[in-house]
Amino acid sequence: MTRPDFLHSALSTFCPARIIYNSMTKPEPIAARISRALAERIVSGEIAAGAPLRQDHIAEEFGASHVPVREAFRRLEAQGLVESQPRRGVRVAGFSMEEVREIAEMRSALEVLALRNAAPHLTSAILDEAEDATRAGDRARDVHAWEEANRRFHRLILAPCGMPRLMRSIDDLHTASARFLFSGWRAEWETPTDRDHRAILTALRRGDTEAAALLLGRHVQWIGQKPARMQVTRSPG
Amino acid sequence: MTRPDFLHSALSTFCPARIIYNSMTKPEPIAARISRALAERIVSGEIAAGAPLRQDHIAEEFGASHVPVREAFRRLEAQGLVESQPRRGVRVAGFSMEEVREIAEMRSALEVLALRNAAPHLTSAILDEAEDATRAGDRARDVHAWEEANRRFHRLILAPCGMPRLMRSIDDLHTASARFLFSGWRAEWETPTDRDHRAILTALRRGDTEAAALLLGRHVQWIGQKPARMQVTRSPG
DNA sequence: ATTCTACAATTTATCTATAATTTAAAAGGA
DNA sequence: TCCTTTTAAATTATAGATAAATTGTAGAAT
Repeated sequence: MTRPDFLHSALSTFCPARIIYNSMTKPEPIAARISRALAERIVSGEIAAGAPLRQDHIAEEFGASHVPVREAFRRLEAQGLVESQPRRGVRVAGFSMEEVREIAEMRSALEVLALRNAAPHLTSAILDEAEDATRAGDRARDVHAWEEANRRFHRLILAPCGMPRLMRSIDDLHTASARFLFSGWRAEWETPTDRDHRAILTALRRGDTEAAALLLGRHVQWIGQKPARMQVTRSPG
Repeated sequence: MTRPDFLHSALSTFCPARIIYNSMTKPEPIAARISRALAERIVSGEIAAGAPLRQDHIAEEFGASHVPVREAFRRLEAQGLVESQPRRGVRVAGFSMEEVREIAEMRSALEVLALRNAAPHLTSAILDEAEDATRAGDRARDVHAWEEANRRFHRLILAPCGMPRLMRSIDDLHTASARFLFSGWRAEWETPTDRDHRAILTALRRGDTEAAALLLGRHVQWIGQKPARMQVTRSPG
């Protein structure tokens, strides 16, 4: 697998996978790329809540025109990550404690529904993979890694429900949750060994869907509360 | 609505007049108008499932350019009313029986959650208005009128939950439900006197939130099933 | 001095025109 | 008839221009 030398720097800095991906399979529209990039920045806290997003600046930054930027804005608006006021532009959506609780309760309701429908289609292979994800979460050394593992766990046991619209909603809620998670925990991070995940898995293994659903429902709501407490009690400054 | 010329500068600069100006002639972006108009057509069945939506045609029809049309597409996509394939345009989303069941179950889960949070804030005035809506539904002579009354009922008893994101999701699901309702019933329409609504209201009046939530959950899922049976057993042609 | 007004700068929202890319369709050859 | 090539059409995107609205600022009036 030899590569011409003059390509090396470009390939290592500009993500070779995308070049290959673009030329071989399907080209991702610029609007989608912009919306994903902005979503990542908002979730990670790189752009603060309430900050205005100015279309021309973003267009220039991505080397695009304002048209795909506006499309990206509409998508982010639907995801609840930005708020748009006619003629006044879009700002990063703020999130209060109420909103966090709201998101946690929605997740609880929808994930329980998804799990009830997924349970009949869960295989032991899937459950093993979910246990892997749990272990990965326990090993995680920062919030980002933990969030990724956590989302993988939830996705694994819920996706077999075969309800695409539901899964899309849950995904959006996970994104919103992650935003709160990152904002609350910031630097100090101690891995919480995830007993809930393990309890859910054992319930699923013995075929007790109702118990698993109950545990999942409480688990998700607890996630919504824990960062809240930490944000309140964290050291000032 | 003609305005004296000499008021023009004052209207555009002075504050109180501007509020009147804004509230009278809404400066609704064209993109929003297009997306609402298209949503209405899709829900009413005027545009069939699977039909392609070509941006230039729509732009021409609304006397607009393709830019706001594309923005409208993104919003409709997020609502689940259209599906977009890169470089191949958007088509009206199809809906199978599975999807209808999915929407009904999501509505059931989310509306129960909303009701539990709304219950403490429900006043007898609100419940009276909800009963009005139920009566309006019983008097309805076509699906459209019934759907409007039904949606008003649900909105009335759920909106006091004070969870805007949840309400937005429920609203989108109502829209999707309505689409199915209109497609199933078409011409023949006999008003079903809504016992469920009345049972929910009496439960709420005596403060039994749990009973009301249980009834609402079943009610919503039943709505999802009834048109399904009708669609199967309706006369061919 | 504070408030109001007039003016300028910024930004959104939109249109027109055009180029590039890609899918869909039509035409032609084995 | 089936496969390949060409052609047409549609989407995706750019660029520049314009109108309208918000915001910021500086001067004027009370």
